[in-house]
Amino acid sequence: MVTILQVSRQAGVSTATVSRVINNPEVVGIRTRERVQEVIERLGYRPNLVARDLASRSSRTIGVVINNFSSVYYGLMLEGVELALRKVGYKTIAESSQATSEGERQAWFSLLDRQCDGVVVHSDNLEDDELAVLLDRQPTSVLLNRYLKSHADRCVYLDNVQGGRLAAEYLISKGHRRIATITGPTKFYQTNDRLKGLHQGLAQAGIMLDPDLVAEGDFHEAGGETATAHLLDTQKPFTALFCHNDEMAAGAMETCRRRGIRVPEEISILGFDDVNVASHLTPKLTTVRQPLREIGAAAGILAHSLATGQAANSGLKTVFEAEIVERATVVDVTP
Amino acid sequence: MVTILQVSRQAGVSTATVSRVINNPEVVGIRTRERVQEVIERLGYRPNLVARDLASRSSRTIGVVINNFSSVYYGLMLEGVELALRKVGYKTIAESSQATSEGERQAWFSLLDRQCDGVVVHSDNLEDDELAVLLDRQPTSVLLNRYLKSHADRCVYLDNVQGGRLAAEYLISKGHRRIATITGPTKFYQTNDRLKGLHQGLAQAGIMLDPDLVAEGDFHEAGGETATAHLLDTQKPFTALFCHNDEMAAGAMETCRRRGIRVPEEISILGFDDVNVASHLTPKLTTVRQPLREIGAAAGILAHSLATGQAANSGLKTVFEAEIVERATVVDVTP
DNA sequence: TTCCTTGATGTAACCGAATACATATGGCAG
DNA sequence: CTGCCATATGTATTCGGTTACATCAAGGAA
Repeated sequence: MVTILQVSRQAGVSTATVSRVINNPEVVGIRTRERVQEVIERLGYRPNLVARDLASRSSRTIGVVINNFSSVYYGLMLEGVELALRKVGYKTIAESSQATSEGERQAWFSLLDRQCDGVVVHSDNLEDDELAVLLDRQPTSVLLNRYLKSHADRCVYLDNVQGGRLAAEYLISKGHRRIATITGPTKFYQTNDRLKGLHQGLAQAGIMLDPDLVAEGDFHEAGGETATAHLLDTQKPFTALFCHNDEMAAGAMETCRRRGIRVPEEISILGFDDVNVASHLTPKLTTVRQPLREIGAAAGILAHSLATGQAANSGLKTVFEAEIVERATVVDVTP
Repeated sequence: MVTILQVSRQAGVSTATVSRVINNPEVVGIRTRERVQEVIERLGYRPNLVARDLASRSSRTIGVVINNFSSVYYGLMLEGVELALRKVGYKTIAESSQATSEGERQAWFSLLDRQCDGVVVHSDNLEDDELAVLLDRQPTSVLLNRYLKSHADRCVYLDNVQGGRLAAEYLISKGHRRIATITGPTKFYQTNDRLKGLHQGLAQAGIMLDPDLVAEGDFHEAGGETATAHLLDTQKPFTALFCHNDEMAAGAMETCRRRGIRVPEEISILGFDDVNVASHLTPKLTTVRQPLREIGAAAGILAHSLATGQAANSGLKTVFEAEIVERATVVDVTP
């Protein structure tokens, strides 16, 4: 491997000068600069980032902790972070947590051990208290799609209450009155927020959510299937089913199909997220879209500005709104 | 940040000893070892990986270059690499190439600059020649899902010829004789291999592939739609359509739906890959499954053993076979 | 001419660890 | 009691860069 020392010798200058032509070209005399650049080129020299990071105490990279790499939900957010940071000359490095609290902790620390200038953490499993402590200790870490009231300025997230309300308003506008819902696990704050928004939206129209029409799912297709079966088995009638994510909506549709219930003729189904499965289902799923790429990008930029100590978050948008993507699974039932 | 020096002072030993209790505990006396460990614990010391990597000239991490993070195809392979390496105590760091040759080059080098011990590269866009040169220079880099005959032992991939043949044999076994296909871009060797396999399989049954029934797609849904429209417009009859990936199959189904052609009653459709869209389509897509996680895992392990100079690839499986996943889009048309 | 300023470059310390080599200690054989 | 060896620990260098500070030459003002 060719090092800065070899370049400096070939060019007849000190290593400091070589370092300067790389990082601060304008302070080097034009003649030497060109000579050094020529040598760099000729030798194919590439700075060793490990050494650079150590010496400069900065890695110009932001770490990202996500559950896993194989689901589009996380993939989109990660992509958002990476593309945004690339534009400001920063790198991204991601680690998966396998959706466990221990995994989240380890990934986070491991990223810090690597001297990431900041880290974007998606955590479903750590408690608020622990997150608060960690955020206090790590002033350049930010939370992705999670809201912590004690550290609101360090969170970038979707307004889930608004999302839930939007779902309610939309279904009501289509004439639905008897609405069922399949939530995520109740330990997730998203679940509670979406539910809260749903209640709010229904209340505006003077509708109460029947507790028997609320089923808990697991954010996976299988959970959607069984929860739907459960709802159907209560024998309480409903015309619309709001699922807290698209995968569970897919499960719901599957259960309906098995039982010979036509969607959307007999039951309208509304999803959440708008990941690719939504548009592949038949009929195509109407859903509440979450701008995942944008959320990721904002989180990346926030971490970056904290790391570089830039003008405090200069009006960066950190809370995002959901929007309805109309496809084919919700119909108007107004008499 | 607490450094090894502070730990050593607190424990009244040299930094060398602290380093030993971390990396080579057994050579340290039991009394000092425990004392040092206690201090490490108390101070919450964590070794700076950047410094460690520099000093040890090894990062215990393998880099991965993939097109992007938002598609399941790459996500699964990446996940395979990461989980496999985790088991052997190695870390994974991924970079996206945005599917351009320049991006692939940059990501690859960037990973090398970070002192990755090895790198797993998925490249669609670099030429064979350049790849060969790079592989020669980087003895611990391996190719993911690409085959380079000059460096066969550095490639981990699906046998696409077998996959194509399997598709043919399966369709033939279901009584199909007039078969159409939508390929990926012809510049990809996968396309040519799958096509070659398809020809072979058909030839075995004495069937010739009609050139008019071969359309080029782009591996995306939109390309599948237009290619299907094109095939239909030729007016040449066919009973089965083999798409080179699931997304194009989704597009094909969409076009059929629009034109009122029933799948599978009028046309059977066979996909390739078996990513999640396959099971969400209606009817569910019968497809040729590619074991993406396993392929990723094998590539990670191969890079790892090259990096650690382990017993040359000790019988590691590097070429994988495709298999049929029967769902609902292919029917038997035997008279 | 002299002194000062400015710009270009070099010197050397430092980042935080790993490790080859040197040294000290203790036990045991003779 | 010596001498030798094994074990435990310390010393000092090194990894490949960055950067504060020193140095030097040239140009301009007085």
